[in-house]
Amino acid sequence: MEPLLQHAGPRPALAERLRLPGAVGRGGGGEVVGLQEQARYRGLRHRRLRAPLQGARAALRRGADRAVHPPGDVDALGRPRRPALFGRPHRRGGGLDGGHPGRPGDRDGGAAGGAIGQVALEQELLHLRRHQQLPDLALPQGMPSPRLGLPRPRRHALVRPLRHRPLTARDRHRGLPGPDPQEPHGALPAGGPARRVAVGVDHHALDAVGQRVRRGGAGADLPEGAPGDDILYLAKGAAKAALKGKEGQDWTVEAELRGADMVGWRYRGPYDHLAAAAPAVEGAHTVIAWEEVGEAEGTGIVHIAPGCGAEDFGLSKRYDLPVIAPLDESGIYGADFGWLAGRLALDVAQEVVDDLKARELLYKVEGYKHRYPTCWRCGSELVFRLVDEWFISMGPLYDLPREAVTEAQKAASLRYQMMDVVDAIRWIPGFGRERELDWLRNMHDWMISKKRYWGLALPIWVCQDPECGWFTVVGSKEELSARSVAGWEVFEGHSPHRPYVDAVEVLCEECGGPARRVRDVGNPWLDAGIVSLSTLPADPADEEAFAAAKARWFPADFITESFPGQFRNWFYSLLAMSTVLEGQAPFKTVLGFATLFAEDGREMHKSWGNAIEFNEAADTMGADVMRWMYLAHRPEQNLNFGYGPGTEVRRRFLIPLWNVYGFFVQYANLAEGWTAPRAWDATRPAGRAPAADEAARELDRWILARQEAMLAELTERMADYDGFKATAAVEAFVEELSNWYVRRSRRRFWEGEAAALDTLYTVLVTLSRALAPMLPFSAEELYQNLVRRGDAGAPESVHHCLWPMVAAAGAVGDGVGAASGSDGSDRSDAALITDMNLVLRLAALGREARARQDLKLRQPLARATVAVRSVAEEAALGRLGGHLLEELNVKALEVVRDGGSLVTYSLRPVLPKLGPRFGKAMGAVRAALAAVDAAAAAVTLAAGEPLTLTVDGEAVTLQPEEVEVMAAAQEGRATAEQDGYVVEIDQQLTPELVAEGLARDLVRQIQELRKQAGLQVTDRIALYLTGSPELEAAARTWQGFITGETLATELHFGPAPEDAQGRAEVVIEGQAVGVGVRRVAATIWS
RNA sequence: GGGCGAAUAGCUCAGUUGGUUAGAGCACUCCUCUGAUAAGGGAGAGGUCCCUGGUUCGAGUCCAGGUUCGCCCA
Repeated sequence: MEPLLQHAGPRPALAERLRLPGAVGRGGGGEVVGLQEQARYRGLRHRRLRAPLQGARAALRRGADRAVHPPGDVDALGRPRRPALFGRPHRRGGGLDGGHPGRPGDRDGGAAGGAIGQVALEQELLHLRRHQQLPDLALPQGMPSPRLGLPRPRRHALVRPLRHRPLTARDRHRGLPGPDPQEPHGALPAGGPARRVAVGVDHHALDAVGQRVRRGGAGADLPEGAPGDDILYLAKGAAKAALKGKEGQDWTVEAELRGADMVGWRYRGPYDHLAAAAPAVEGAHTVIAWEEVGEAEGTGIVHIAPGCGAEDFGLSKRYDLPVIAPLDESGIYGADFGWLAGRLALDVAQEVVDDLKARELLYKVEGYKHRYPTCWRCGSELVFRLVDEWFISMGPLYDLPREAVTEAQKAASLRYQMMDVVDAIRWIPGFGRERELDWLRNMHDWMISKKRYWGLALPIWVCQDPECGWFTVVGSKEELSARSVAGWEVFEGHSPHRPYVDAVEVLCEECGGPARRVRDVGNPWLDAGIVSLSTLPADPADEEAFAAAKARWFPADFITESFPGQFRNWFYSLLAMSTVLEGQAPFKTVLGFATLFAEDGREMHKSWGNAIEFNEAADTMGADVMRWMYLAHRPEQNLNFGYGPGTEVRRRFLIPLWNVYGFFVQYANLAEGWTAPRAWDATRPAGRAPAADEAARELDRWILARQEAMLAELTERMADYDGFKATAAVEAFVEELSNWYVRRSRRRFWEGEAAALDTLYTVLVTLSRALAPMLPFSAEELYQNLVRRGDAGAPESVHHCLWPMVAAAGAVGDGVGAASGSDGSDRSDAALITDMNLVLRLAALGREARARQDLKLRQPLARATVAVRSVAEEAALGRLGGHLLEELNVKALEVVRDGGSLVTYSLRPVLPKLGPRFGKAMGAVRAALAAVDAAAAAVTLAAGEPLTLTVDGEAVTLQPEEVEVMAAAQEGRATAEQDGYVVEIDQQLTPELVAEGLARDLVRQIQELRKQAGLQVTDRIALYLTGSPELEAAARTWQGFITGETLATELHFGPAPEDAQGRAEVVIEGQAVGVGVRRVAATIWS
């Protein structure tokens, strides 16, 4: 075993014993010493995919629908498709939680974009060239497109209102009116022509009336087909707003017809001549009814473009409409779009308008304000585009309360299985559970594919014959090897990523043709979601070892992540994977935070100037400060992060802690002969010296007991993942350590008392062990200096030490043995804490009492009278009253049980009791109660007897529990009262007390001067005083006290000499005093 | 458009089954303590409890309607 004390040999020079800690919070930088390395400290997060979704294979499906434009390696113009950059999850973000695959608001994962079946409409990031100032869209092969290869956006799209350019156009009537074909006229959707395959009619018009309007006015006699001879169809309610001119003058209503009558009409489209329009021309230009169309704006008749919008696409499913997808991934029109081919969609709006105008198909153009997604980064508009994606089916949502869902239904629906898993998890804060359940109710199928180049290669192989459509999911490299029919040699030796894995072909089991891997990579949340299994320390192929690892490490006890966004991202993917693969929760507890905002309470945005990058924050405020700020925060509330709150944390907690530490080091280095007890090992008692007097012994015992109580609370709160209460417990303890233990013990440290040094040393070392998980760098700094510097046998780091368990209480607490005068049991510790709390409380009251009458604390007074509430408290003051005496600077303490003579009483009705009893008479009762003699009533009620009042001429009896007796400090007396405790300070001054007060004022001024003069704490001085005869007399009377306190070896009444280090004119009690100090010796320690 | 939540001091937030004079921390002013302390202690100033109406002896709290903001979904 290690020797108990390491410092048995000759002592090193004082200055080498302990390194003085750097000051905290001084100067502009305000850095916490030793914390600069923290920026590089990051939590590790493993999100490797090791088990590729074998169990989920059954759930993976491919829609029956054909992709209109299956993504290939060549785009619509025959150009090679460009791989996108930065698909990897770990490269994204920045910001405060660095290394983090998702950002708040990230709309990745889940069923983004209103996915339906295999074909989905996804908002692609198509930036307008005019916003990007790019010379040309065509880029060399293999280069990432700057527009599509952006790092993943923090927000996929910000939806905000945009003033949209000409969007509403109407076709001029072409052809003769009649049942078939017909040409209704309506709004042309944004984004360009040749996509419209059907026309939706205002649903309300089915029951109301549509109109057939002839332009040209009443009696206009225009030849058919001539400009102006238009027949327009539009909803009745939309006519006035949509039509130009006045009714009867510029247009007339020729007929009204029900919308239902129009359903089924056929019409011709304005771009039917384009090759791409062929599927629509062949019978699809049909009028359908749709609930979503209203007559509040536009014409009440709209074109449907299933290839260009989620809702339109939904209609195409309902009515079996062909889907025309005009744009490639760069937003460029395809080759079969005539003059539009090769053009960027958002560049052509005006030209389309011009084209329609030139062909006399346009009736009117109007501005149209609507909400439209825009790029999160540059603000440019996004367009919708049809893409091919892969989904995992999440199962049906039943129109039933959850508890009514049957087992069979549950077995058929992954979402309900996941809900059960959610219930098995502890969510902190609790609203997380509701959010996740809400998401599970609302989610669509999980879109797992991603149009990127780098990333997890989806292990899906598809038959190359589009008519066949067979596909398979490969479960492992071994399986792929066994099934490959070509390309294995290209892949062999590489990780399963593009491009090598794409070379491998497998055999289609339907038609015998080749099947190739889909070009898509996996959604990054696939990687993130498998973490609970992929990090198990075993190879999944070794079933036995894997099962053993799983039994031990799965599910995880705890995960933590900022809440926003994660319900549909990380939490969701973890839950989905674990539910499918294991049928249980992947973690037992999840702790999240509401939302992280900037200090000003707004979202962090670089462009707003209120964003703080993680490394910058860690460098500037220190990672320990950041940790404490997060820990001390209530997770259900938004956290406003910034340097202001960081400074507050530092001032509130870290600076006082560091100052206690610095105080200890300073006096430990001055204390010749003192050796540190072994305090890091709670299993072995620290051999601490007992204090000489009882008050000091009690104080030492108290702070150790107080720390044990704190540790018990802290341990409990940490186990409960409650950082808010855990940090509160520590903060309260450090405050009492600093403002009571150290404050009350200053003189003992000054005198180098071993008991005090032992005690504070033990407290600090124990504290560093307790703080290690929360303030890893500060705790280590304390530990290295306090422990490792002198004890090579101690663990190398505080992070190797055991948690200071409460079980060690006896070992730490009984160090003073019999000297404590107690049996050291928990009960007496608890009693001591209670007693000291009383002293703390009375000290606060006493200070308040002095302040009430402007009695400076430095002025000694004869007596304090203290009223307490019990015999036990009276006894406690018998033991601990000395602290109160010194703290309140009084000569004597008088303890009484009844504070009645010290206060003024008043009576308050207990309304919750009297209110129901008297009802409307309550007002009169209150008035009557206010009129009675409160002091007399207090005596009556204190005796347990009822009080009788006269209310409106009638006698009313109030029971003691119906009236509350209030006590307040009396005017003109130095009294303070709280909860029945009273402290009164005797204001009587005597010449002796005044002289002593002057002496203390002098000491204070001299000490201040010593500091200002830059003298060392231990420097001895010659003291020079000038002042009134009264002051000189006081100084003579208290000469020993003054010189002792200020380390003066000489006291001269006269002006200070020229070589004095410090000279000052000060005012003490209205009298001018000259003070001078001159150093005469560098140390008093010999 | 639908759902959920919030609105109280300059800021961040408490406020119990309805109860008297609505609190805390920070910031601000003054005072005080201190050879550890940018800490501590005391006092002060600061309020249309979002608005309107209702229930009640009594509403920050309960009810109805509205306003604004946030989150989620569409």
